[in-house]
Amino acid sequence: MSDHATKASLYDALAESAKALANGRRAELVDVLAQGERSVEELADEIGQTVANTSQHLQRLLRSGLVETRRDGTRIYYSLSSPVVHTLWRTMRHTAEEHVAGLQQLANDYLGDRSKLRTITRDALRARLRDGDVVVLDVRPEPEYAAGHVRGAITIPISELKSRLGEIPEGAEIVAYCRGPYCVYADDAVRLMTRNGLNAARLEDGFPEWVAARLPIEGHTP
Amino acid sequence: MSDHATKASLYDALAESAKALANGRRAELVDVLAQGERSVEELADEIGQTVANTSQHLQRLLRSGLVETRRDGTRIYYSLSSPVVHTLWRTMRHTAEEHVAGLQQLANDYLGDRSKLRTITRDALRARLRDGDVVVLDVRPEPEYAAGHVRGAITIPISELKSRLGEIPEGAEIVAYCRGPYCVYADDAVRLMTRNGLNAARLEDGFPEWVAARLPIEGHTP
DNA sequence: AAGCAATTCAATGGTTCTCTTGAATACTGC
DNA sequence: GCAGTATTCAAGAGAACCATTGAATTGCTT
Repeated sequence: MSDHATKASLYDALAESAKALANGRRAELVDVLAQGERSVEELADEIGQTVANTSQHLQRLLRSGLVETRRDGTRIYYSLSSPVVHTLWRTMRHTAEEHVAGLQQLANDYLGDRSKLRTITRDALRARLRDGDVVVLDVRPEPEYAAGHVRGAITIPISELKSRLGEIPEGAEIVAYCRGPYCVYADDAVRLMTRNGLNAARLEDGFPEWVAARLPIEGHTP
Repeated sequence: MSDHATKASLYDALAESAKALANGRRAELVDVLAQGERSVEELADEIGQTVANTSQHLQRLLRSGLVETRRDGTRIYYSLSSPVVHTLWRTMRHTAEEHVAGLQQLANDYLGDRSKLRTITRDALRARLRDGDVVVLDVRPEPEYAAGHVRGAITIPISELKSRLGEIPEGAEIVAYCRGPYCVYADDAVRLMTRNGLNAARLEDGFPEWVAARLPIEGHTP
């Protein structure tokens, strides 16, 4: 048997999962899909691409087995095939953070200055939750909250936060979270709340990482 | 600021680590480098490519920050930048095993029939080591053994095993290991030893996974 | 300084990716 | 069945990727 060729084919296949994620747009797609299933049009909107292009990226992910589809009437909903896919995305991200030159600068460019935002870790939030003197605020779009959220969290999508500030219980500290460490919703929320005299902090990462850490959640169907 | 463009750049950079591994030859390189540093020529040999081509792949990995170099005289030694890189490779592999269609078939094609080889897990081996009635056999090339090995293991490279079978202590069970789950050295070793009436099994994966699991080792400089 | 070995560079051609555009398909509701 | 919506398909242009080849560079040895 031609050993080199069969070995090459095997390693090509092992690299297939990396190829699937070796594109910024597909990385964005996985990041959004980690919040729950989405239709093609919604995804195209999220990543700022045409529907046709988004469809092609999704089919690339589908061929690699990283996502699945479900048809509902005229719409097709895509979702991650398993938590393993999100783990791969987190590991990729972590590796890039450690080793890819210039990443920090690009993150700053997109996220803006985070130095004035108070940040709280998952573990710290968990400890505060046991004491019960904290309000956890999910600022993602409502469907994502409905698909699953941190146990005890309330929902006010970032788009409505300004007009619904009054709903937030006073006195307690507020911890806002959103999709993940590269999502700006919670940043915006904390800035808005701080300007309005509330005591607000940002969870260091988002709901999918909370799930991955097996911390308590509600309404999640894995 | 053009939000879409900066977000796209950020996610492109996050995908950079996946791009670096999105090639079967580079995956093979990382797999070998997980055993310890290597010169360009040795690596070219391992992956069955020309030196020029191997050099280009290595420089791709270098630009992504996943590997480092060290010069010694006229040779340049490449090594993984950190354990994070090996974690990424393991996660990629795991994702492919779970989701990439046809991988199992390709693995069978390369590895041959493993159904008749007895396999033992890391945890099982660890338990046996505590009892002390097992011989652990490292069948990788000697320099890899020297760079680090399972605590208490003896070294007989697969290329010399046939002529050195006599050195293996009799009576005890033998567990052979090599580079990882897709390395055939331990398979060959177990087949050879079994044919010669020895009681041999294969560790389910290799030395880098043993290190990643923080199990006891010797001679390793991380 | 000259010869040698290890590595990198540069140029080439074939392949694969990525985005765009416009048409085709699949399903719903009337 | 027909119009309308969501998605996919198909074709094409430009860029990036990958293996090959031959030359250039770097550092050691004599």
